Amino acid sequence: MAVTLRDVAARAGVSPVVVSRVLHNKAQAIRVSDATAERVRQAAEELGYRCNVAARNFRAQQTMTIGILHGSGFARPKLNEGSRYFACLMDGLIEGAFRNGYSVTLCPQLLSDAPESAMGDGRFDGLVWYSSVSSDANLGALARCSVPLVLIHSRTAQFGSRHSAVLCDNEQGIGGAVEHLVELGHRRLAFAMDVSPLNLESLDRLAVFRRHCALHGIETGDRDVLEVGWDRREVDSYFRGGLRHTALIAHNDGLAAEFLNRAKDFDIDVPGQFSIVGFDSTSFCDELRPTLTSISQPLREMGECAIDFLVRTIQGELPEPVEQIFPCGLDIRESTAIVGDRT
Amino acid sequence: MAVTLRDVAARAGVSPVVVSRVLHNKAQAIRVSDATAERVRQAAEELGYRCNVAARNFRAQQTMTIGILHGSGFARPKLNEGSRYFACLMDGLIEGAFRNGYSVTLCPQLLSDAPESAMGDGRFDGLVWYSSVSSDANLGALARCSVPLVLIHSRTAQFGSRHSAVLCDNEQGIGGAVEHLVELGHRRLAFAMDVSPLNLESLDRLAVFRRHCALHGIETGDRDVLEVGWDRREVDSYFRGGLRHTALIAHNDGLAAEFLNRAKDFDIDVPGQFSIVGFDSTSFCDELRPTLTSISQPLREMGECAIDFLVRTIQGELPEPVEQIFPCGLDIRESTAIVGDRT
DNA sequence: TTGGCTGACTATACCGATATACTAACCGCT
DNA sequence: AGCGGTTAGTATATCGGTATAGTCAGCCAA
Repeated sequence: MAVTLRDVAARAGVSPVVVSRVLHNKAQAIRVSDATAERVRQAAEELGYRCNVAARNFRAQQTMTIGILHGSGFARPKLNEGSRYFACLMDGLIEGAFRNGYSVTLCPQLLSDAPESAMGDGRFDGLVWYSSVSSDANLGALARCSVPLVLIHSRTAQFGSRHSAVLCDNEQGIGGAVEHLVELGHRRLAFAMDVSPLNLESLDRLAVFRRHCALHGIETGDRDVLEVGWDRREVDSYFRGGLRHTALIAHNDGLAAEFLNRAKDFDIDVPGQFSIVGFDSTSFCDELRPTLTSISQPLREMGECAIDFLVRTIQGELPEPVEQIFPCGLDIRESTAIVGDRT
Repeated sequence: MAVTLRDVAARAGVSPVVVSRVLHNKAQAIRVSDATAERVRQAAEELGYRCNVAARNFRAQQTMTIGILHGSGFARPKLNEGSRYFACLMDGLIEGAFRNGYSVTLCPQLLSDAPESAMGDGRFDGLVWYSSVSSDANLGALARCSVPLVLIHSRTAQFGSRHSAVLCDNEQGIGGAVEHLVELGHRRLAFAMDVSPLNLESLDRLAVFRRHCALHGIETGDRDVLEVGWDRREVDSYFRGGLRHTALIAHNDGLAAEFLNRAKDFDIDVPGQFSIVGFDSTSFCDELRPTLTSISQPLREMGECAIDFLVRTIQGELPEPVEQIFPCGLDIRESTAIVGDRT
């Protein structure tokens, strides 16, 4: 059996409370004489005492654990960009959590009834929700959630939800990319997204795309929006149908990479005949040839910010939900060029 | 405050123990009459009772949580393959853990004293160690660990360690790749690895590479082993120095990708002049052009196996440490071809 | 001498679920 | 009636810290 406070107390010849004060409770340690404190510390050292964190947290009615509700597995087949995106975000989440003394548990929503059970079973002090949110089931879960929750990439204020949110500035990101392409002379633009009608972020990006095209006098219809399924078959058929556009913005890097590679297979010159812009600007962009121009978002910082909001909410310092929108950048690499500029 | 067992008990007019039996303890539920059980269930339903998992686990002296000790952040700059590799592994770990009713917490070793504290503070029922292990500090930590621990990709039996391990068959993987290259007529082979003297896995793969080269009468010296640092500068200088080999095996896909892309930048034809084999065969390989031939290992299964070993150890079903070696495959793609075969 | 005060420590209860031991009622059987 | 056995419950202690209240000696001032 493990060494407990009581064991240390017995060896030091004091009561458990004193040991607790000396070893854990900095604030109350002043109420113990130096000599006793030293005896306690020595006894603890000799016995190799380690605080049972589970017991402490239970008493304090907290878990010091944050749950990350994410959509699915990390490494989705053919959706590798999910892992890249998630990796950057996770780095921020973990870093932020550890800095605040919290640890992080992953809750894949697809596994059993993870979200429902995570939200009220006392396992978490708070939750970060990174997933699409517009299904009724999801919204219901969000509404019933009994612990603080912060959303990443999902604004649910419109549904009457009372959770804080961390977002990126699609307006600036997509808008900047459209501007960049227009400056290069492009007038026939397409927008590519995964088929997932419930992903509000995609829909928002699409809306911004359309608006900015309109601003530059470019009309966009249904044929300019390319919805691509799991198996990416649609990318093939798009190119097979003949090149209808001179440039494309994809709503993530993985999708952009698919277009980039398939274009090459169809002997379409990128960027000579066809410019491509991705979204996320993960380091993956540099591993493609041509390297991929991509809209960047500060994923790591966003993750840290989400944790920050969450911790402050848990500690009662954030009575009202807040929203933080992070700026996007545009990392111009080789996959965008002046229209018709065969290199 | 949350609804507790006592609240339900009061409403149903029974003692808390009965409620516990009805709602949680399947085995003892038979000791309760149907009518009472129904009353209890209804009271729980009406009050919206949710079991406090933390309390239950504390009582049972368990946490139902597994800690994953991993080397560093997910998204290491310029080491993106780390995230891909880790993503596949994590999928297996999470899946396996959830299937067994455990949740998974990430413990980046670089953050504070994570490994030391994780090993004895009662937060975890068991640990999975995925990291290089040959530093003294690491070995010391492993030896002192007070909960069951399973190693991935590290065999520490040689250090007198008493932990189970999950490995991949480097012999078969590297050996098969060498064979493949020799069959294609290659006689001048190189092996590329990250600079990390403590990574036993790398050293093992290198040793296997050398042995299999020797088997085919190919001599290998220091100049045939390319050690590449964080910033990958060495890849550049390798090509700048003129092509000394006709084929290269890299100890992971990310490194292979770097060689593949830099070769292109130096106008070296892959695979015409230079064949490249990666390791891991993540879906990333299909996103490169040419697509990357790579040694595959069943990362997901390995993750699940590690959890399986761990859970069985925790439950006392695995008194002795075991070792499972998973077979490697070779996914032949476009980056390897007959020597000098300009396409 | 008494009361008040401080410093250093102890005693007790508690967080919420559950293992364990115990009780009370009832049945059947000799 | 008395005994053993079963059924359906209750009472209590416990996991390991820690909040809270309480104790008690020593000292000083009135």
